Amino acid sequence: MSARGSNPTIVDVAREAGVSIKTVSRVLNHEPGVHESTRDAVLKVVEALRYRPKQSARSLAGGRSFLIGLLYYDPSAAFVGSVQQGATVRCRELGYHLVVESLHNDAPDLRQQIDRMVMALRPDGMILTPPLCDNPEVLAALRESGTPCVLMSPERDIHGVPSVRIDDVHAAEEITNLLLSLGHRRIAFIKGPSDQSASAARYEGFATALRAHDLEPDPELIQPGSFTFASGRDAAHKLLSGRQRPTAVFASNDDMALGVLAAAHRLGLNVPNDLSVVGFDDSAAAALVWPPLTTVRQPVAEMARAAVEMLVIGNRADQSAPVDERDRHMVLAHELVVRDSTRAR
Amino acid sequence: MSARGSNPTIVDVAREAGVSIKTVSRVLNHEPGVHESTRDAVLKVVEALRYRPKQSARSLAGGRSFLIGLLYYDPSAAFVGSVQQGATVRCRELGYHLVVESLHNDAPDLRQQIDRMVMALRPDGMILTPPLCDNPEVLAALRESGTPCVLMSPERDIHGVPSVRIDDVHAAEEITNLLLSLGHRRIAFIKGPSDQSASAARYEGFATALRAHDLEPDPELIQPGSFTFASGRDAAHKLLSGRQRPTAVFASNDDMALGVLAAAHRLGLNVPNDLSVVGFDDSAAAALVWPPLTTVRQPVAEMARAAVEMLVIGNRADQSAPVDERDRHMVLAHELVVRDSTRAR
DNA sequence: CTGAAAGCGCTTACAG
DNA sequence: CTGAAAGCGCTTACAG
Repeated sequence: MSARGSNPTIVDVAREAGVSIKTVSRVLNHEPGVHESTRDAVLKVVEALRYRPKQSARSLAGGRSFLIGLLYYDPSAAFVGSVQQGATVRCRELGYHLVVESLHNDAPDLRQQIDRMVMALRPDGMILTPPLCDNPEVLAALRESGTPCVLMSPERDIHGVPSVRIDDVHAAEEITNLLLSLGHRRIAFIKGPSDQSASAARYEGFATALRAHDLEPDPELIQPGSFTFASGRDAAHKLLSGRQRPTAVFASNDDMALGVLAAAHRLGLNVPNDLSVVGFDDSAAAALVWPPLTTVRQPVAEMARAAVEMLVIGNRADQSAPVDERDRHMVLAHELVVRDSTRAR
Repeated sequence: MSARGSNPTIVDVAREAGVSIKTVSRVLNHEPGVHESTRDAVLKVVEALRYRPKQSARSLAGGRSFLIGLLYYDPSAAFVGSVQQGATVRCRELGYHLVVESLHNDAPDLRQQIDRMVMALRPDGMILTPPLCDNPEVLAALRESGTPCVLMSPERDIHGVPSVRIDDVHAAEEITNLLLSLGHRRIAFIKGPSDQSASAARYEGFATALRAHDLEPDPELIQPGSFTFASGRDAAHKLLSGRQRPTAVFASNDDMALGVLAAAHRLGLNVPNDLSVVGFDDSAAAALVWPPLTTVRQPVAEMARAAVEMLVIGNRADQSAPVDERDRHMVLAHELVVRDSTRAR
């Protein structure tokens, strides 16, 4: 019984229940048109035998793999961890499984790696995280293979390709407004890398908020960054040792904001008394550092759940039914998380 | 050509190469006994058609799924992220794929969730991370299903079940020795949760090092913790507001050490001048906080690679060949990472 | 060194 | 509401 490989098959269930395997299949797939008593009888046997349909057989016969792929680049990023968590849970609820693949955005054999995964596994859908979701090569490979995709926070929406995001522009505007409302006027901004879409969006929100207060972004207070701790620290070092120090710094992600905290600390500046600092992401570390960081929380797990649903439902749905393009692009609500790294000046 | 589902099959390759499908299969599986010219011809067609065998068909016919499962509990833990990274890379190199599943260690339907995954996917092997690798229910479910497992840093080795770990006792001893060599004598210790095996091992190493210096662990300087930031902060608060403050704190993981840093900061204590702090894990945050944390690095990615290899090679190997029990339990080398949170007193 | 046949465990048309 | 047949795309014995 418990030996490897000797598991019950659909034939065993059918025999035991006194029906054909087709009927067992119907019950298992929740197909309509099965008498309730028949259904109950089958289910009882399924339970007794602890029968579970074998995925490889279903996949081979039915053309669906019940596998969702998650493609990501930086495994240490808090964003990816939350995406994965949300996605595995929703997959389990829907009877799917999550296969993960870590890819380098600039790997020479990127195309091949994707082809290999797609052709071997035939996942029913693929979730792409930044910056892979903005990589034309990746998108082309997936499109050609016919694999349905959902893009998480892509740079720009692509017609016909579903996406889930928050409104980065608005969120950045809001957190800038928070600083402005605290009386800050000399607000520095540390940008993200130009190959990540969120970078431009967050800067845009920052600039918009300033202009609404009749302020212009000061070029001397704008520094480039690359979403890493070190780049944030270095940018902050420049900003804080300049002639006219800013009273607040908006680092466009949390990792860089942590770098700002470290630089301030080293320069003997007290946060938030001498300097207010805000980040973006609400990473795990944001709540753990001292002082805890004011930031923007993306509902990443919820975004991932939504992505899985779009893939699975879209797979089930009547393909002929036209989908409203607007329904393909979801924008979920973000949340301002005000902690102790900001203070009125 | 590029439409979904119209991919080439082994029959197409065989026809094009002028051989039987069996020969194509032999070439693809690196089976011996194929003439070189035949092999080359087949490979050429495979390349031209961009043929990849379909996993579900291989799995159904051959009984191997080319899937490795990763079971984990806390997705935010740095440990899990590194395990996953190391495992996906090695899987790809070996032609396997990684399926991830997040489980609650105390979920009432844990058994069912595992059964579902195992019966549906039939993974060729499973990697278990703490605390799941110490959960008898999990181990029993997997044993009964006949799924080969590798335990990552389990509490204790189980005969016949491969494991990979570092020597927690030794590592804790070494980092304690570092503090002792810096002149610290009043060293506090914050324990991990009792359901995680590393907790006891690290404490043992700590106590052993003290005793080697003719010191006895002082009960007043030993605090319980749960491997979380908050528990470390609270434990440190008690330790540091006591009558006789310790001059150093050994938090048995990094998350708790970050809590110690926060507590010290709040109490106006300068680390490392007033207090030395060490952690364990070398989490991503350990290098990012101020001051950067002295800690122990586990070669987690390497451990994960080794785990994948044991699973894949073990699967291939001649089952009749007896495996030396000692070869089943790998102990990889850790590394002391000395940063700025420690100073001589 | 190579191949024809059977079969893995399901689902998809197609009947009734 | 239910079933018998065919087939998904491979690998495993078994021959030669």
